[in-house]
Amino acid sequence: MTGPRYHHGNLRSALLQRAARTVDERGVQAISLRELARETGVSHAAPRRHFPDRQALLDALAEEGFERLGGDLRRAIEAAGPAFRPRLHALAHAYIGFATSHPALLELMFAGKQREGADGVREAADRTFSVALAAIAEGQAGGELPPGDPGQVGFGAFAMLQGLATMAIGGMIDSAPVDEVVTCVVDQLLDGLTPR
Amino acid sequence: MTGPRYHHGNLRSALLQRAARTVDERGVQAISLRELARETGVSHAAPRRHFPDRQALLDALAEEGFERLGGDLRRAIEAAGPAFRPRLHALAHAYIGFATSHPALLELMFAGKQREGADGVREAADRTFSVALAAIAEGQAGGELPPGDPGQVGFGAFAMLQGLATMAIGGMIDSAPVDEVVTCVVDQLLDGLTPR
DNA sequence: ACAACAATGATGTCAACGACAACATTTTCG
DNA sequence: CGAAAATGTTGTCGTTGACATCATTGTTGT
Repeated sequence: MTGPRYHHGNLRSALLQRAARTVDERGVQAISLRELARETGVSHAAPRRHFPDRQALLDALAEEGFERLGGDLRRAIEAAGPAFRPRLHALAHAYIGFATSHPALLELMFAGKQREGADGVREAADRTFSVALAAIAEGQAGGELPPGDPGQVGFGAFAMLQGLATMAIGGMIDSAPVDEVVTCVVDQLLDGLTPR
Repeated sequence: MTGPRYHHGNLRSALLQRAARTVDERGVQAISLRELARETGVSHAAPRRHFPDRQALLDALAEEGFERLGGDLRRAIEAAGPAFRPRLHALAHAYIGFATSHPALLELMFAGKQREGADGVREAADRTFSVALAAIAEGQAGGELPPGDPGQVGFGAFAMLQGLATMAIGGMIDSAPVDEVVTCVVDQLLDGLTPR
């Protein structure tokens, strides 16, 4: 007979994986430590060994989200070839793609990022954003963007991207062609920013 | 002796007011129907007469938020005089001002807007956004923005605004001068969009 | 005036949850 | 091998949202 099975092996990963699915499917508020424990086949207090409280699990989830997003961005940029404009388009589409695929997770990521004490989340976020900032700096070096603090210049661009993501998630972009709108807006922005 | 006081008078408003304060001070997740009832001096089930469940209260809060935001935007635009550029700057600053003053409420507003079944919230949101769209259309009529679907052109602008708000809330705009960054970014956008 | 009736609040109850303490088993390591 | 650290389990507590039922007050038709 199989009594209680101590030492699950990698309960932490199992919980995170299940939680990530739940967030995507039913939103952050649907995350319950007890339900997670049930679904993973462990006792209701087992998750406590890995996450002191519910918030700790959410933070871990957010951190993982930033890692995945960062990977997506990196891969998209690399796959886009050497020219600047295609690279920026790829960056934008990758970001919007992530946002629309995991809206609840993205919300969780931003929420976690700004709460004090969540150092891991903040660092993961910084690592992710550095990918985008590097792309901006690249454009400046190539003379396709006005020089200056990449942060300063990147702000407008990134703000627009983030805003587009919010609007895409919120269904404010009518019908389907989110991708077209993104392409169009990015071009608009680049045209405006290109030195003349 | 004062027994139970039936018929509070305007319990609904009282609950909403208290809830709005709690959201601003401690975030959406801190909203508890029972605590709200206690603070308002009423039994734990009384709120149920006015809000069938917790979500209904949050929706009402979101709707009220959109009304207030709409008012802020309208007033700011009117106070800015007739010229287009100052009006857009006023719009932007009013929006960012609301966002930084009530970050949790704004998050709640957007969350409610996109959940199906929340018709009231959606309508309130539409009324609010129509204020911004009207400003864009105004710019097009005056030839200061490229013509076309105001939605199309306004998208970039509004997305940027929304993104800036997110970043301001998230503390991504270092130190204080959020207002300066907003001014700068709006000018950048307008320069890029102005027909030449 | 007064008897339905609607509106609104109070009480009581239940299941689920997060948090915590105390205990059990397995793994690791000196 | 044996102590100690890791990791799960069981049991409990206070809080919460939701619901059913009852009590009081306001309103309305006659």
